Amino acid sequence: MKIATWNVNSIRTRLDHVMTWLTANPVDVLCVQETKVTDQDFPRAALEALGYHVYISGQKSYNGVALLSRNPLQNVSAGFAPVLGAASGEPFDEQKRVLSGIHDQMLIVNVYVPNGSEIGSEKYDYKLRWLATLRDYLKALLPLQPQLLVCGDFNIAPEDRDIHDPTGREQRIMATDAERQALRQAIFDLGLVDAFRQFNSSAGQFTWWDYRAAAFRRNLGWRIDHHYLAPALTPRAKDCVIDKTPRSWEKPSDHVPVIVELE
DNA sequence: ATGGCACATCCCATGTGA
Repeated sequence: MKIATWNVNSIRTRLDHVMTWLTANPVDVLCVQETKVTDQDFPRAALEALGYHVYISGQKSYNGVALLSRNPLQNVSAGFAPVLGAASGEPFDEQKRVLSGIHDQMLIVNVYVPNGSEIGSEKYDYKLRWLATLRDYLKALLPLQPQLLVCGDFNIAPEDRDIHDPTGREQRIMATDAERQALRQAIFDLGLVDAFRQFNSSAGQFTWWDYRAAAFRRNLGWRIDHHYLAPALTPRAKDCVIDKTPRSWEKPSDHVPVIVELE
């Protein structure tokens, strides 16, 4: 089976791209981030007509996540609160960034990690606190659902080989030591592994390129979209690839899909 | 050193992204 993650930067603006890509790449589940639309205005019918069950957690203008699945998902759940309780979860659930569901015994958690804006800003602090909450959430889930896949836009490049130029990484978001430590505590310390790095150890493998300065043409990118596999799933991993194709289409998202294949 | 581009919005400028 194949599961993909893709930050589409507005599902309404990118609907044609998503439809075209899914037709050519009929993955079992597509985890979408930055839908930027209320649930009421989500283009559900078009995706259902393609043969996908549609699960959404959105809001106006910003954030928003969706799960598109060929088969129905079980126990679909939005936000942290269903696992962590209202006191810990609800403050973070105003921003729609987490959506999970069970597909054939496997719990798929789709996340859109906050961007962080600038080092030292309130948003940067929010990003670090959000990741600490993600850690608590996953730590609680893992014993209940050992077959756990966490994927999405993490807005963090885990290592220097995941950035076209790591110079000055402490001065800007996405690769500071503090962000990497928060990622380590939320993901790696729980025993989860980076699916992509099971199959590809090269530098220069990116999932996001800035719209500006012809970054894609010059391959000035970052690898910030990830699939993380719990120990029970790692033996099933057969491949994990980045599909750069949609980044060259007309009016693309700045991110591209990442696909993991499990047996 | 800076800016560059794109998206959504009660706006034609601003907030946000990364």
